[in-house]
Amino acid sequence: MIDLKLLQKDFDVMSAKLMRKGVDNTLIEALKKKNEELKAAKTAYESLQADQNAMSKEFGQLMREKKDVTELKAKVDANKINITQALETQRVAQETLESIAMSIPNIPDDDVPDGADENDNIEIKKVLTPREFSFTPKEHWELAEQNGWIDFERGVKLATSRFSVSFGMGAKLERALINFMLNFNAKRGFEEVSVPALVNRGALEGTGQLPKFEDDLYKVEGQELFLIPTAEVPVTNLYQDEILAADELPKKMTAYTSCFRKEAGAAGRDTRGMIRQHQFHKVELVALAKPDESDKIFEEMVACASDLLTALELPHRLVTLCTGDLGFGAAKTIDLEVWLPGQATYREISSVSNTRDFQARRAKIRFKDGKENTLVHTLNGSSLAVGRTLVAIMENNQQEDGSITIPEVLKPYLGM
RNA sequence: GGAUCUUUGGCAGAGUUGGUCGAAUGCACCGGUCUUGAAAACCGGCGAGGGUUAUACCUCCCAGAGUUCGAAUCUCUGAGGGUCCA
Repeated sequence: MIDLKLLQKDFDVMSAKLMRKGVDNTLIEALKKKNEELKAAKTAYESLQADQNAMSKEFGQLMREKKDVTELKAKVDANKINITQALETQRVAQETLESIAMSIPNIPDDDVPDGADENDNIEIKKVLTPREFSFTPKEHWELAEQNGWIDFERGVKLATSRFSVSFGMGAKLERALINFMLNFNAKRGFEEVSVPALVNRGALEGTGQLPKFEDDLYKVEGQELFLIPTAEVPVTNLYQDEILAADELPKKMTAYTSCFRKEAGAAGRDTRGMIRQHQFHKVELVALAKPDESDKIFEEMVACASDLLTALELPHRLVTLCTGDLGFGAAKTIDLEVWLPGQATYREISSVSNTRDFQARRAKIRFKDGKENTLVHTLNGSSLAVGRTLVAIMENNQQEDGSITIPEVLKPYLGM
């Protein structure tokens, strides 16, 4: 959630920043107005309540002295009607304000480029040069089927479209990649955690998936539980509603989980292969940091993901997302895109974001900053999407006969 | 699934005939005195959110609803934990 106090104080600056992200100005105006209304309603209610409390105290006094209370009771009763009304006004104002505020995205950092969509993202740099093929490289689904690594039909048989099954070396490679990534991240100071794949509404509100993006989440019938769309949700919310000691920060964590997404808005996109699945494996990085160190941690996380790709000998590039392509909670995001020879294009394989205090404000994650309690900054990034990494290995390491060479760093994990 | 007990500040733990209770006490933590330094001892501070220039003031004792002039304390519902029975 954005900082309403700041909005109130620096309305012009804040609204200009939000408009860069495409937030409608009337919505921002409404938010400011509602915030003022709530303040007024609160003040009114609180002063009535103060009267009530004072009278109650007096009431007790009179009772003890065995004096007559009928007159006071009449006054109190009259006041009560006003309180009930004032409370209702306040409740409505609160609800309206929250429903608007919760649906407003984070403010982009000043150095995030303006832009409408992914075409306006800005490339920062390329790492490793894509290899020259002496033959026409195949797409990964062809290679996957030819090698017997992935079975798309049986995935559909078991569940529905956008599910697949890995066999043999395909399955082993997934496991090897997960272990390799977790170990790699651990060496960079990220502590491994293992978390639930189902979370409640509070957790999803904390990281911003709810209330706005419920359509893309799988919900357990009859329960307020959802399958996680990313490990970012459980890991970030680990410290929900807590006040951390300053010396506990930064908290750097890494977790492997399956992720589940309905892909509601992606009909027709990447229907073939395993680029976009309803269930996929991902190793995630999450960090909680002091505000003044979050930029540094952000760079560390980008470097970690990029170095991981380099270690796997996968050519990739780093891209700064423009305002239009930035996610709901992110103040800044750098995507890592891996080269896919079969498609002859770079495709997203990791996304590292700094949400600043946006999630922390929702999730109430703070730290003791001397005498003050201050919101932490939360950061998250994939390192990496396992399925897409497997795709990249298949396409980049394919030979003319369709066989695939295994990256050196994975061999120890495969008993090779 | 049935019965019963329980849920308080970072932790432990008082507080149930409703009224100076946002809440005793201990530990932890922070500051100070003492000490060459540390420990011990002693003194002081120490829950969160809102509000105010600062006070006042409001809210929060698992969550929600209710009774009452007034609830951490009473009633109901729900959730978590313990014990017993199945």
